[in-house]
Amino acid sequence: MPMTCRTGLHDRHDVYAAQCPCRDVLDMLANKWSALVVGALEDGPQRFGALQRRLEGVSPKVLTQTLRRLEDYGFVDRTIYPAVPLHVEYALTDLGRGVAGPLGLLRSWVESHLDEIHAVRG
Amino acid sequence: MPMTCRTGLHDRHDVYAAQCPCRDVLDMLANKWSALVVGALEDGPQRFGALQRRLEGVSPKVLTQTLRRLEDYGFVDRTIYPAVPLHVEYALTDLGRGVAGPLGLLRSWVESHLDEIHAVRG
DNA sequence: CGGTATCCTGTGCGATACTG
DNA sequence: CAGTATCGCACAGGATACCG
Repeated sequence: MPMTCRTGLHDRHDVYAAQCPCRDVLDMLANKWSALVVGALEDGPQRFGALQRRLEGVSPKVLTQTLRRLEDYGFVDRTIYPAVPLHVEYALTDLGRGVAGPLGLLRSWVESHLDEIHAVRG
Repeated sequence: MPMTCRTGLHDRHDVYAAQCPCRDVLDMLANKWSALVVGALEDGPQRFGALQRRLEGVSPKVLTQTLRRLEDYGFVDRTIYPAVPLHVEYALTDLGRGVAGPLGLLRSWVESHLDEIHAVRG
């Protein structure tokens, strides 16, 4: 169980350290759709189609990629209900609910400061 | 001055709307280095070389790209002090200090939950 | 010191068509 | 319904060398 990022120099993790696994996590979240998917799932478990409609413009391929990645890192759970037609639900894990906080703050900061940003850019 | 994202349906912006400029801002922040640069500049104005050392593993080209993009969106100011050798400083704008909050929370959430994430992934 | 220039690779992302 | 298959482009990102 890794406790440090750079062979005993730190007790805690450091995203600024090249070798710290933190980087992978941050990189994983740093893409066009992850923050939006996590935010959408805060409303409760969602089906693939619902997510696709919510995240306007996302293609099925990319949505699948994003969900799989979030699943790999333990942020999202995928549950299959055997039925016809097929029923699959995506839900946040505890970890997912945890990261949803910071991500939500970021999303709402952007929304509430867009006019200001727009003004600066001309 | 744009107040809505989708022709009058909302009074505020919505990152889930495909056409909302919010998306651009979120996308701009969603890359490998932006959050790290903003965080590094929270300590005060920094020179190019200092940033490069702080962000372990970043190449000069990519650091320049990241800084220019942040400058374009009004998060970072670039100041040249005419001297030999050349002296250039990067600093957060008010907007930059604003977004530094949410970004910092995200960084520290990742750092403090890495062990948990690592445990889930096996 | 603070970058540019150049080249290269990977892959994120998108569109579309198709399938169990 | 919930994806997969395939194709293609654009660009992020990295390595290295060089310049004012």
